[in-house]
Amino acid sequence: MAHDHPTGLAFAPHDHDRCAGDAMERAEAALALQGQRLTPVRRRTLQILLESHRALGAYDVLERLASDGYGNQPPVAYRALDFLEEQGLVHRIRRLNAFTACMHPGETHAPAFLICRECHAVAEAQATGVGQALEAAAKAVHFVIERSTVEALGLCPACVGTAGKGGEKGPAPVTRGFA
Amino acid sequence: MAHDHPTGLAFAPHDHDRCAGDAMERAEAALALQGQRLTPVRRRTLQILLESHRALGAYDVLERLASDGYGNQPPVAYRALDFLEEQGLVHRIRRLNAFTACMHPGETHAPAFLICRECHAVAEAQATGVGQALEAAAKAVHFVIERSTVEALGLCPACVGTAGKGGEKGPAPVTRGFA
DNA sequence: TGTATGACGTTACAATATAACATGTCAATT
DNA sequence: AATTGACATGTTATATTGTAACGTCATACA
Repeated sequence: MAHDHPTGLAFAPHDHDRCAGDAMERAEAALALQGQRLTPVRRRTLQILLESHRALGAYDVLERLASDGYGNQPPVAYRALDFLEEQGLVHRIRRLNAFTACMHPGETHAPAFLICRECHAVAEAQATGVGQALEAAAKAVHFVIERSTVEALGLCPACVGTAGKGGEKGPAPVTRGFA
Repeated sequence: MAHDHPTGLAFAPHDHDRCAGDAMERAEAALALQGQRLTPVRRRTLQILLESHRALGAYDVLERLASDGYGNQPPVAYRALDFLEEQGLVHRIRRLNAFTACMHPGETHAPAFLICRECHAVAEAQATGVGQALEAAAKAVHFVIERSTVEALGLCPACVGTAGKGGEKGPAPVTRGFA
């Protein structure tokens, strides 16, 4: 693999331009393999999500798309997001009714997410063990898993000191401009 | 503990009247311990959810409540459901935007759910291992988990033979009348 | 008896998501 | 070049899910 993308990257300082650029490159590669097209709306949608390690609501994405000259009706955003999710390039964060870019597309994975309730950063965790444990529990009752959702809400390392229970604003998540 | 409620119970034939009755009794006990009140709307809401091992949307619950003579505006259902969830008597199934009764209230647990996409049964799984694995992954990046969501979508034992991909209706989930 | 608290009811609205159909684009074929 | 088919996009309209805010009522307790 070209680069290393450790778990919890969203919580640590890093060269985000490169981080996002890599993800975009690999997304393109993954789509090419599947014979799928990364059209302008889709590409821009992915770019928007890659700008930060956060989850954005469909309407947030839509607003950005509209201001870039794309359509400004909900289906425009939902279609791009749904497509990207099907292709494994975007994950839906159900607790937030929101979407976040996949940090290691191409690789098969049943992702787990760590969501900071203070700064709203979202990290895609290395959680093979979680998937295995869930699979084992399912097997025990003869249930066949097709898709799984694993999300943890709490405090990221940067916010755990700063935020007692909710009051002062915590630090912003690690992210820099994209372009 | 009074009775045994194994994982995957929702998928197996069982004495559901007793299953639901037990859950209600334990819910009452748990609330009493906390000095919280099980008012008529709340009790009825829990009863409705206990009628089947499925998840019901807030508006489904509301409809039932209204036909029983309670208020018929969304906040009536949401308030009862939110209260019951806070007390750990009801769980929110985020994948379905729906709610299901807790099968072992009182005990601390970070529940995992197995959701059949065919018959829509929802089983609350014994998944201590899942919680531990998730906790370990979080610890590795110094993330502090406060609440977690673990849901698997797939096919229950009864539907796994019947349903190839989606077509003919699968069997109904194991459930009988409540009252 | 007054007063505080919490539960319930209602109005009104916000936020999220989808159905259905029209238009456009592009490439493969004729 | 014209035709066709597949798929992406744009738009209208509406469905579904969830909350804010305020008034009323009952209970419990000073």
